[in-house]
Amino acid sequence: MNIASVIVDVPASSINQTFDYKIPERFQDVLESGMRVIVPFGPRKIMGFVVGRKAKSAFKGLKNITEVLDITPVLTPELLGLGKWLADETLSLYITSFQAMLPQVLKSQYKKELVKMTEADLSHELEMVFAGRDILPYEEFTGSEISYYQLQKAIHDGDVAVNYLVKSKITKKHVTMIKSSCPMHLLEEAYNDLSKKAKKQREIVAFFIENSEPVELQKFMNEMQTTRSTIKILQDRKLVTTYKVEVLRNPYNDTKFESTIPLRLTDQQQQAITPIKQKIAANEHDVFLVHGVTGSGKTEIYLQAIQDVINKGKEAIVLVPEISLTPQMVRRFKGRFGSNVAVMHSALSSGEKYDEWRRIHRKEVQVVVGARSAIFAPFENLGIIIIDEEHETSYKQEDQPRYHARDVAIHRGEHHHCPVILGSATPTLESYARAQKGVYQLAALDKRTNEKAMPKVEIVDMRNELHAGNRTMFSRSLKDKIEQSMERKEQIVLLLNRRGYSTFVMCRDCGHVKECPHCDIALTYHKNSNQLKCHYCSYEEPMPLNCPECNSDLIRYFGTGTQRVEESLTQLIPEARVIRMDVDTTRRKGAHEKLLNQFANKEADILLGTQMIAKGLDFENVTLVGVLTADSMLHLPDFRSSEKTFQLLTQVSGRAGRHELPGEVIVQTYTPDHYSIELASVYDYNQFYLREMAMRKTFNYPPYVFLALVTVSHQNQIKAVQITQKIVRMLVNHVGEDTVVLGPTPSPIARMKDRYRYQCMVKYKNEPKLRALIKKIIQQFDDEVRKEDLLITVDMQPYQLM
DNA sequence: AGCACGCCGACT
DNA sequence: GTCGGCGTGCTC
Repeated sequence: MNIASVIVDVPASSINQTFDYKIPERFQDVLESGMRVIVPFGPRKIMGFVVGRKAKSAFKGLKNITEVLDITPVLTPELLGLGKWLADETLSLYITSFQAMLPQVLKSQYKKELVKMTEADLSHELEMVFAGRDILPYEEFTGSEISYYQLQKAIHDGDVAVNYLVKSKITKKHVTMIKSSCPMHLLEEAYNDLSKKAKKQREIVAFFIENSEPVELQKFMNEMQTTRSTIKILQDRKLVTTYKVEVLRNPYNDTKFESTIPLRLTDQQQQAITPIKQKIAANEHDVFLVHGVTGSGKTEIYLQAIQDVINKGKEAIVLVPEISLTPQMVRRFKGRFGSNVAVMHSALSSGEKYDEWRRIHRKEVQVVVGARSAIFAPFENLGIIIIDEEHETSYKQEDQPRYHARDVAIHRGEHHHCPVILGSATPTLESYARAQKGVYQLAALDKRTNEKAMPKVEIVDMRNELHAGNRTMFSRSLKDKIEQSMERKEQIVLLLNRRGYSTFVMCRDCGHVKECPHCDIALTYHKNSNQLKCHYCSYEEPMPLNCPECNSDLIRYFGTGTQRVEESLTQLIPEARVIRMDVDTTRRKGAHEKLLNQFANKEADILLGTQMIAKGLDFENVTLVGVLTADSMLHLPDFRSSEKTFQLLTQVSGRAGRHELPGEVIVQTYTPDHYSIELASVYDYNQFYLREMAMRKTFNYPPYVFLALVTVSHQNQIKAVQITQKIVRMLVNHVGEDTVVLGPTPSPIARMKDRYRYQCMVKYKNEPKLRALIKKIIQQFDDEVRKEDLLITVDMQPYQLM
């Protein structure tokens, strides 16, 4: 078994296979599957994952593994298998799949350097760049004006060699410790020898006579009121030593978490948790859909189920959507399970993420709470997987591997024979349909734990406002209610559903709209920099003073960004104190939390924001929620737009009156009779489900069919269409009769970064060979992909049709 | 992907 | 002869 099969870090379809390497003697006892290694690959050295060991290889002339990077495997056998499954399922490369399961810092970086191999002088120019050094970073050569030919000659003559390096991104955090470094009697001797004047030194020596344990140097110096210089003297006299130890960064170290005890469950909660507990006890897999209205106490069910799992010595994964991974959320879990919880969150630095990952890897915790990628936590004894807010679109990864965390969760749940819990107030139609069919177990919680009614929702028809001469974005009713709330010193949350609208720039004279020169999309106006920006390719230009078409100076920005709304709000109600939350004000680390704290401390009356304020926030003083444009999402080219609208309205309504004070919701819309708005206002999920299912059936959309989306992009529009056309034809020829193949259709954003994008959609019910078929078809374009900069991407079960 | 190799054409 | 620009094929 002295040969290792390795998946190598080269993301190309022709390399998507294992390569065999000999295991040198010195690694034979230590090398296991799942470890990262450095291997020679052509002239280079690159990283790879060992996926297996064997005694024989069909390949002649194996090379040796150069280096082993891990002491224990970073991928467990289960994760190796999961990675392979994931790659096959999403039509991704094995290496891409493996990398997605690990923290970013475990990715390797590659460098080249030139080494001078001769004592003699190189050519004049080469000597100039080497500048007396023997080793030259390759970029310095590239940055110089010297011809590659010259270097080639020097390499050929053996005067210069190229060194290929694999660098690690890992940075570890260290603290300096101090301890006594001589036997007790010597310390006591030294203490007596010290002059009476050396007060600090005596104190320190006295401390170490009392205390033989090492202590953290920084804390020690603070407590002793001393500095390095004093320590240095004792160090030189060999009485104490300092040394560094590695510590794991702990992002929540300085936060105190009040510990909580299990709450008494309501009858409904009890009914929901009982079958889950049974499955945990029996070590059986099953999927539960917990359909619970906001405030029905889903989290408490999660917490108590996890407690069972911990008691069995097993582990738990809890997924929460990125934006609701707030300190509030973390507090609930850390409050119950203390330091037994790791948190995986995109706001952590890459070093912090790595350290949280290692706490899992080293089995120092039993619970991980995290966003999508936490589903790959390297636990080996999983007892439960929970996906909160199951309907959230952020569980679908939008780049390779395009996986849905729910599918991965169920796959892992089957492997570990443990239950998977999906929780939501507004489940996806897919999940609810499966629960209806009995594929998932349904648990309904339709009562709030505090027995409070859901806040009353008033729908305001904005067309009537216009007719009545109100041209602002605030209906008279909303304005009145805001003022009343403010008088009562209560707080208000205003949601601007920005998607679909943004501040674009248009000329009032000729109607010209400023578009991105590289994408088919209007540029967005950013007030604080006075710039126009493209949200897809990061193109920027200053806001023009005159229209580039007709030179009119009546060029203005339109649409309703949060900035605009804030302005007109303060115009309308000057005394209102407003906190605005959107991507611009929350970009900085910790800004999100800071703004929410301000609001919680009642430093503002109104919290105005985008989607991000719709979820998970819980402020007791909020009694009014206003949705400014409920229908802005409805008109997007997306078959899920009604579902998303319903979900958003239901969620944001849940923000009002969560505690003692009764809540009220005002929904402004131009389409008041749309069923998603009407039914959300009366909290009728079941009716919505029926209506929407009928819709999906009529138009042949999930959950009645599965989707696969192939997108082709190329600089040349005709080329993009032609290739898509070919793909469509090949698909049509090989799929079953019930399967529909659509296209070529321009992608909703038909041009992005100077590339035209066309797509082909497959709608199918049962097509077991579809993945293999698409794979085969794409392979036929491999040559063009390489040579002509053609791009073909496949998304199995797309969430966004962009 | 990223690299070497080899062929070709342009330039001195 | 000298130099640089692609196209091609390979990587255990």
